[in-house]
Amino acid sequence: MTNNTPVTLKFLAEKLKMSVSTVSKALNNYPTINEYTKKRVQEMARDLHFTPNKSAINLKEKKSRIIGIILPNLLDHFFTRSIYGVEQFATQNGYNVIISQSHDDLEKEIQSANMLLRSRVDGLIVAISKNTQDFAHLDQFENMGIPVVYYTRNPSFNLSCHKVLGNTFQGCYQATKFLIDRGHKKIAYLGGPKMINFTHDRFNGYINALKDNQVPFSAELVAYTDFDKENTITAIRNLFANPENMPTALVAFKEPILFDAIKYLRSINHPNFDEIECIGFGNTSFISYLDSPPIASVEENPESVGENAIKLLLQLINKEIDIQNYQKVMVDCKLIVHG
Amino acid sequence: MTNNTPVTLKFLAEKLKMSVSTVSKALNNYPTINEYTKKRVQEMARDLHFTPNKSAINLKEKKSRIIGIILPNLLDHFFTRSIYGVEQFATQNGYNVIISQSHDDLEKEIQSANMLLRSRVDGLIVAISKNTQDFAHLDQFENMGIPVVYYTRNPSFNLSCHKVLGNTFQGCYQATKFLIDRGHKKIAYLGGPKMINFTHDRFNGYINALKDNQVPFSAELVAYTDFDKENTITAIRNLFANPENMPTALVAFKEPILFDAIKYLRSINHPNFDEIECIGFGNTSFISYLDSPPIASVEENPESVGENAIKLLLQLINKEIDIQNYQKVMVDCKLIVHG
DNA sequence: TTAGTTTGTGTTAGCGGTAACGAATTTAGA
DNA sequence: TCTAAATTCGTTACCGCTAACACAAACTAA
Repeated sequence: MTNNTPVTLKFLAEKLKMSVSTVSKALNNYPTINEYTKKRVQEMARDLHFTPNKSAINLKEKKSRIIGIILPNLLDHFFTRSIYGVEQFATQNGYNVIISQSHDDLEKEIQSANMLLRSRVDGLIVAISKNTQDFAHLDQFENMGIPVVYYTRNPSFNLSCHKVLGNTFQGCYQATKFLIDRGHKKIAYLGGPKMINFTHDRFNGYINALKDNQVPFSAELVAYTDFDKENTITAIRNLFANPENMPTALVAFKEPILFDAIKYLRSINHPNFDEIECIGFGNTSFISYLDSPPIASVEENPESVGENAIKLLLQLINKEIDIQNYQKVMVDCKLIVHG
Repeated sequence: MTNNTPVTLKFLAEKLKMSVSTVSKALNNYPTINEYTKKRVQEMARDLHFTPNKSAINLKEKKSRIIGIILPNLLDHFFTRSIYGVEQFATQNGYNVIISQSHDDLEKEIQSANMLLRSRVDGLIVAISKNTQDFAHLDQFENMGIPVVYYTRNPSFNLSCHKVLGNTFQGCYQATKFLIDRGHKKIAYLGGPKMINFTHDRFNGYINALKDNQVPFSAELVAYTDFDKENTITAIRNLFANPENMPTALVAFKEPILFDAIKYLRSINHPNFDEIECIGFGNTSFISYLDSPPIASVEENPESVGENAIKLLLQLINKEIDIQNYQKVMVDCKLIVHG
C-alpha cells in the first residue's frame, strides 16, 4: 500500500486537471472558488489522504503555530501537570507544543533553546534550570521578536521579562495561618534551595503569618535543605534540637522532602510525634497511602499556572499585549485539608 | 535590539557580496569552498546570530529529523522515564522529539497523529490509548513510508508492526518465584485492566512460576481491577474472603494499586497483616515513605524500553532494517528487593 | 603554447505551499 | 445591446535553503 509519489497539491492538481492555486484555495475554503469545484477537490484530497506539509506552510507563512516549552524535567508532577494546562489551551487555539527537558543542566537548556529557535516556534514558555545565570540563549528569542514567558522558575532579579508564578507567598502564609489557628505556637519552617527564587517568597509568607497573628519568630525554627535526603535529615535534626524550643508543627517547601522529615522524626521516636502537624507544598496523590500523613497540603495549581502562561503568551503572539510591556501574573495556591 | 530584517542566507550573502549558495556551502563546511571564505562567512553568521530555518531545510531535504511520541499521559512515571531514554538517544543522533499526550482518548490520539503527520516526523513511537481498536490514523504513517514503533501498549493481535515491550511475563514470573522461594504457598494475583494487552502476559508469568515450582493454582486467588480504587478494594476483599484459602502473599500489576490494597488490608485489621508479603510493578520512589512497604518491586526499566524503541526506530529510518521486517524487542524486568 | 585539471564561486531549479494579480467568462444593470 | 461588475480560475513570485551543474581562473603537464 505504500505510495511512492507523495500526495502534494501539485499531484492533486494534475489529477484534477486544475492549477495548484485553485486546489490550495479550494482546500482552504476560499469564497472565490466555485462550490462544486471545492467539493471535487476536497473529495479527491480525502480519498488520496492528502496531508499538507507543515514545513512548507511555515516557510510561507513565517509562523509555525508551535509553542516551545523548556522545563527542568518531566518527573516532577508540578511540571507535568502544568503542561496539561498549556497543552489544553494551546490546542484549542490551533497551536502545538514541543516540550524539551533541560534536566536542570544549563548546557542542555541552551541546546533546547537553539533547537526551538531553529524550529521557529511562535513563542516560548520556560522554567529555567537551577544553574541558569546567563540568559543570552533565551534573549535570542525576544531579539527575533518571539515572545518568552517565564513560569515558576524565573530570573527573579530581572524585571524585563514576562512571568507567571505561583503565589507561593500566599500559599505559605495560608499554611502557617492554618497551623496558628489550630493553636500552634512553635511552627518550624523547612525551606528549599536558596538558589530557587521562590524560596524567599515562601519564607516571607511564613514570617508574615507569624507577625500578623502575634506569634513570636524564632530563628531556631528555620532551616533549609535541598533535594538531598541527608541534608533534609540534618536540617530536621537542627529544628528539633532544642528541648526548650520544640516545634509542634512544620511547614515544608515540598512534599517529598516533608515525607523524609516525617519519616526521620518517626524513626527517632520523637516523644510528641503524634501531635506534630505538618504541611507541605505539592498535594501529591501518594499522601493517602501514608500512615502519618500531613494534616494539609498547599496545592499549587500547576494546571492553572500553565494555562495562565499560555494565555499570556498567546496575547503576546497576537500583539494584544506589547512585547515590551512586561507582565507578572500570580496564581493563588489553595490549602487542601486532608482527612 | 529587535532586528526587523530576518538574518537569512540571502541577507548574509548580500552583506558579504557573495552568492547564497557559497554562503550555504561555507556554513555546511563544503570542501570546495576556500578556507578563508569559510572563515569570513562563519564569522559573519556568528556575529549576526544567523539561525538556519528548519522549515526550509525540512522542505528541501524531505526529512525533519523529528521523532514523534504519542503516549497516554505524562503523569505516569513509566512514560516520563521512558521518554528520558528516547530523548537521550535521539538527541545524540541529531533528532528532536515531539511528545503528544492522548489522555487515553482515541479522538485526541487521532489528532496527535495527524499533527505529527503534518509535521512530517521521520518516525513515530507510540503507546496506544486503552480505547484504540482502529489503527487507520497510525497506519497512515507506514503508508507514507514513515516507520512506527509501538511500545508497551500495542495492538497485541497485530503481528505486522514493530514492538518494544517490557518482558512483563518474565517480571511477573520472577516476582512470583521470589515469593515461592520465601516459602509462600498461597500467593494472590491482582491483575490490571483486561483491555491492556500485557495483563495476560503477567498472569501467564504468575501461572508458570507456580507450575514450575509445584505450587497449586487456585482460581480464588486471582482477581482483576483497574485504576478505580473501589474496584481494587472489591477485588482485594474477594481475594481475602475465604478463610480456608487465605493468601500470605500478593503480586499486583501496578504499585499505586498495590498501595490501595495494602491500605485496605490494614484498615480492616487483617489478622496476619504483618506476615503478608507484597510485590508490585513500578518501583516508585514513594515506597521508602510507606510504613508497610512491599517486600520487593518489579522494576520495568522504562528508560531501557524507551531506548530500545528509539534504537529500533532509527534503524528503520536509516533502512538498516526493512520496514516490512517486523521486529519484536523484549526488555527484561528486574526484581528490586527492598531492605 | 595548448590542453587538461584543479579550485573556487555563481546560476539555477526545486522542495510544497500561499496569495496577489491578471484574465476570461458569466451575469446584471441601464 | 452594451458596458460594468461579479464570478471563477490560472499565472506567477516568493518563503529560506540545498545542490547539481555551469563556468571562469589558475595551475599542471606535455
